[in-house]
Amino acid sequence: MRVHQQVTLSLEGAFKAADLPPLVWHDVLIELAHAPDHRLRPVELGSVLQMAQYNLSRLLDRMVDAGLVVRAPCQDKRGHWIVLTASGLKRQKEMYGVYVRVLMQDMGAHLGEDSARKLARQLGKVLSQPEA
Amino acid sequence: MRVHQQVTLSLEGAFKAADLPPLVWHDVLIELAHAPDHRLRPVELGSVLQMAQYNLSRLLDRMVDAGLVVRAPCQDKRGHWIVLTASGLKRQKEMYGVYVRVLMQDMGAHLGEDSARKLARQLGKVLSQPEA
DNA sequence: CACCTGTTGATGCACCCGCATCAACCTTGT
DNA sequence: ACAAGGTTGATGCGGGTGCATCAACAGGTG
Repeated sequence: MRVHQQVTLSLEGAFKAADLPPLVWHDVLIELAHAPDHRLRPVELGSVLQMAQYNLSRLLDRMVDAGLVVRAPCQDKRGHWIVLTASGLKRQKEMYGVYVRVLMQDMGAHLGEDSARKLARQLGKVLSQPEA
Repeated sequence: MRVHQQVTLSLEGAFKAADLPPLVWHDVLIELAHAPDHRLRPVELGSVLQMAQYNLSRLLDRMVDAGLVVRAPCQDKRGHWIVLTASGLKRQKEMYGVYVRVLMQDMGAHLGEDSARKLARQLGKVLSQPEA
């Protein structure tokens, strides 16, 4: 928990310093960037990110306002597609750069290549929903 | 991060189900329980818990309202002592029980004794502020 | 078709967090 | 003693989170 807090604070600080949105925005953006046609349903995002539905709904509102994603109609008329825009993809790459840099500094500097791999494997054993 | 979220959600859920306050309350309570005379200055709590000052201030307000701690005057008249009450200590023990039970279920079930120890050691290497 | 159930997503409300700021007090130097 | 600077803690305000609830739609059954 302490490690998580430390890394999280460092990441959020770096994003803020670079005038970028918070970490959750990156989680959403990267999922969309990896999705076919750069689009996903809110419910899919929610299940992947393990994120509360009402919370995601309002986060997407903000991201639409910021022009990073758009809502588009889809077959199931209850919902819609969340589609990554060009500036959304650009923002995702900016954030990913900061993300990698911070993790390298904060974790990579303290762990060797194989230590990191072992750590990831140990942590993976605890996940109820196996990693992608 | 996924492990942290999973465990955190599980813990908060267990606390809520047992009609207990959130996890941060336990962090404060256990620090007080281990402190000499069951009392600490807010600034000490803040530095141990790596918690923002304004945030801690209001958390303590709520804990005072709940009767788990009291504010008592101290030499340095800028601040005061935060003193654990009897019902605060009782609550801490209740929360600790749930805490241990959940961690055993969520992590202990997936890791052997030595795996857990290795994991803790690897994680410890990343901490900028070495553990107590 | 009409109906019932389950799913998807949005929203009002209360609460919590982050930021900036302030008041009160300690400490140090002169 | 006094002024200047640092430390400790509280608070107004905007924004984010959790809970409960609701509207809209899908899918299956009589």
